[in-house]
Amino acid sequence: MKTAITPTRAENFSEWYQNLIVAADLAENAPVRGCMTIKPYGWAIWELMRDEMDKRIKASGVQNANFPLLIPIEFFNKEAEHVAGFAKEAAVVTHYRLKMIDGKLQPDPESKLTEPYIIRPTSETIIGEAMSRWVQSYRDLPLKLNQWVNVMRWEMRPRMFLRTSEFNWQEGHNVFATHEEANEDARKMHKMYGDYMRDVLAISCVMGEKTPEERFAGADHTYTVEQIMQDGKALQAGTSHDLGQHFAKSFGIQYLGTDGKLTHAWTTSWGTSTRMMGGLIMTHSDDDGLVLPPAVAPHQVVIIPITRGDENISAMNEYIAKLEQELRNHNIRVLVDNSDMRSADKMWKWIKRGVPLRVEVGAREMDDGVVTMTRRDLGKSSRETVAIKDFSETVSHRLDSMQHDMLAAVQERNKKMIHDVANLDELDSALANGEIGFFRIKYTETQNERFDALMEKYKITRRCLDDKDPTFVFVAKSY
RNA sequence: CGGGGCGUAGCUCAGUCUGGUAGAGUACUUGCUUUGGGAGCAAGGUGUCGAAGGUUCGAAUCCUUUCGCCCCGACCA
Repeated sequence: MKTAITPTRAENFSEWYQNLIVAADLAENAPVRGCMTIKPYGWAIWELMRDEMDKRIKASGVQNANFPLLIPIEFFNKEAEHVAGFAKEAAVVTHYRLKMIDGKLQPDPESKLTEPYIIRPTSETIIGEAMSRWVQSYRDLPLKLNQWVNVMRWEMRPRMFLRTSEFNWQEGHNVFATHEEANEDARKMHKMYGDYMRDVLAISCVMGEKTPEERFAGADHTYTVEQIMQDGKALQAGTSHDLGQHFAKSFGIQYLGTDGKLTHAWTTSWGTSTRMMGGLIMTHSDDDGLVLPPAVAPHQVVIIPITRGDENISAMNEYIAKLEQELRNHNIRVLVDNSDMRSADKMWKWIKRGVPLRVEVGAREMDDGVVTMTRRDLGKSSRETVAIKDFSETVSHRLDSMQHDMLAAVQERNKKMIHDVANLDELDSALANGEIGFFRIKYTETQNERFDALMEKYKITRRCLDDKDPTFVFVAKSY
């Protein structure tokens, strides 16, 4: 059978992924190294993801703000571990003016900045500086801020959505009076991310704390949401950090307590990015293209008129317009594809773009007062005839079921992707046999040189400790 | 930054070894016939051959320099 995307997942997973992004019209490589242009359809998905996340962030008492893109180099220098973590991938702004020299436009040597700026790879430092002024009294705490911005990390090996030099994200930064509150907050946002992935993206994740080896630069504790892709590799989709007093001390974030003493505060930071879209794609899609959970589908329903040129077009338009309006009235995102294309081409177009429900309306349907409807996740076998009197109700049901079934399918697959191993012998032989997925093993089993050798040999890493029993660690290959 | 590869039509690439003045497929436009899971025929437009310099009567092709990109590592949301 012919598939819309070649190669298939089985043939070459990463090439399938790249080609799907192009076929679904989500994004393309930009003429800037390591950067991508997110196209309107891809951005529409991101906006839905973002809006839902933003709602949840605000519901947890966080306010949005916006800090500068450029960070003075000395800010960066204040937190030693942080510098070590990001110095290797910083884009630096050194001049403020261009000049035509020898017929070529280039930075004017005269305009060299005495203090260069770094394009933010993350904003702990510049937000820390502001917090040091905004936090004076225990009454100013907790202070909870978030921003939706783009950041830049000069990545060595970019891949669309998964790792681009510039990416869009939200970064939350909270300050508390006590360590207990800060740690609780980091865990709370961690849980919020897990709930979001499950309820909105229909992805169940492996949740847990990063081991010290994998922790964020400058954090005491890092909590991560790890997704399992169809090829068994891990994707870190959201992290939440308990930063202890590292940044509070580096930036002088102090408050005067009820006891009259000046005390350093405790901070957290937490983020999710457009990488989630990569996870969404690699989790749900198939060899015919994208499959979107209804919650983040720009068009939940596409209505395709089937015309042969001999039917009454205006009657059909009227028939379809009613259906369209009915769905709109029920807040269902619907698109009528009246474009001048052959109907078979339209169908493939929307299959590739992952529209949850395709509705076909032709002369046959009009005569019978019905529509033909097909679910994207189940394909042709789910094709059904729906009477128009039950239309919006059936559509709502199918969308709900699809959202639910997609999650169930991922949960089912994840079960098969997570393997318990008792020791390094078992881990070694499982990997040698080409088993893919996550391996759950006692953390103490990994504290030795033999495990280091296995990491090297199979390109695996510790993903996180198991939230349900932190003496166990999940090990996997990752993106 | 190490190891490999590639820059030629919107896209994918052939042509380079052996120098002779630009090709294919696809996409696009138009027309006719088609149309319920990717249609067929016909006609049509498309290039500073990555850039600069050199050799030559003549360079996509040979030489030198340079820029950029992709893949595999090290790094990461």
